[in-house]
Amino acid sequence: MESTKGLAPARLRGLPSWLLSQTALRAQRLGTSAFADAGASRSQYSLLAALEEFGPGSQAALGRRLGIDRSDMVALVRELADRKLIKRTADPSDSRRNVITITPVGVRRLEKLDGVVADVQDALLAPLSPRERSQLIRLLTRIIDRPTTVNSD
Amino acid sequence: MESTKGLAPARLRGLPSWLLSQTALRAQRLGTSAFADAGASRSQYSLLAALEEFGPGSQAALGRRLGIDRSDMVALVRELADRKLIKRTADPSDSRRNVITITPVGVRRLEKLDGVVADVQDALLAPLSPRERSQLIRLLTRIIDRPTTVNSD
DNA sequence: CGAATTTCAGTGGAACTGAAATTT
DNA sequence: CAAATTTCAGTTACACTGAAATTC
Repeated sequence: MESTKGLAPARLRGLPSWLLSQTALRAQRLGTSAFADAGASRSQYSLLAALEEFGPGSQAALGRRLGIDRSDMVALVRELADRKLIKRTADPSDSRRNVITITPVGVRRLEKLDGVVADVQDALLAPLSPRERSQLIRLLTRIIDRPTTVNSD
Repeated sequence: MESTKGLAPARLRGLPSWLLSQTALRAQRLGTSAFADAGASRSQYSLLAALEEFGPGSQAALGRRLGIDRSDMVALVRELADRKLIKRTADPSDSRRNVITITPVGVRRLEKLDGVVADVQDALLAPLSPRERSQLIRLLTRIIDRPTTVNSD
């Protein structure tokens, strides 16, 4: 044998960017597999959530909200449209656009996936108290809400 | 126009797993580009850090410490060995193994990269006070330090 | 005209899988 | 024999780029 597991080097253990990568990786593994069991994916859930909350919109606008690339939106929309969870119609006021609308089936699907999502959060945040979970959400939100500027430019 | 930017749906904004993915993505973009400017990569930094802190070790043991796949270690080790930042020698006591050792050049390289890393943290955590940064590190460390178990199995 | 939208084709880094060859 | 190590070949999910066709 040679060290059964061992911890990561101190240089990395104290590094926010490294800790974020590791925790996000775990979150993604949990989420991807839980969604896969439910026959869905993380980006599908995101798109359904946006449509349910904000109503119909163009692919480009939805992609902007979700941080999903224009190019990836094409495949995502096609997949969900094939499954009748969303509807794609021409925009009469601007014929460059598709207007994407969530269907009643899509809404039910979304609500079902809410349960999957909740389970994932619980598994991921098991070591944290409710108060600590709120703290974490607050801190991460603060980081997200400001565009990152690099000082050395 | 149709909504210049807009926020993500509430379902996602309050979701730790989503917030972690988004912040980690930003951290990775910052880190990857900063390392690229310095002619390195995040995994290279990780490997050098592990070797400097723990001394020589086999590829498998190092990979375990860093959470890097056995398969990815092969390419990583070859790259750093080609650049003379690490040395790969046969293990006399177990000829299945390579023993990886950091070179003096590698140590200097690592220390140079420490500066790059510090800049990335500052850019990423700009919105947070020193106290909040420590809080974030503490919370993320708590998540990392326990293996995730899924309750629904 | 420039700018925005959708689409396609393809790239690149990263995590991961399966299997072979070797050695313990 | 089973288990560990290194290596190779290939896959998958994901973010992203470049460019075309269309429309505003």
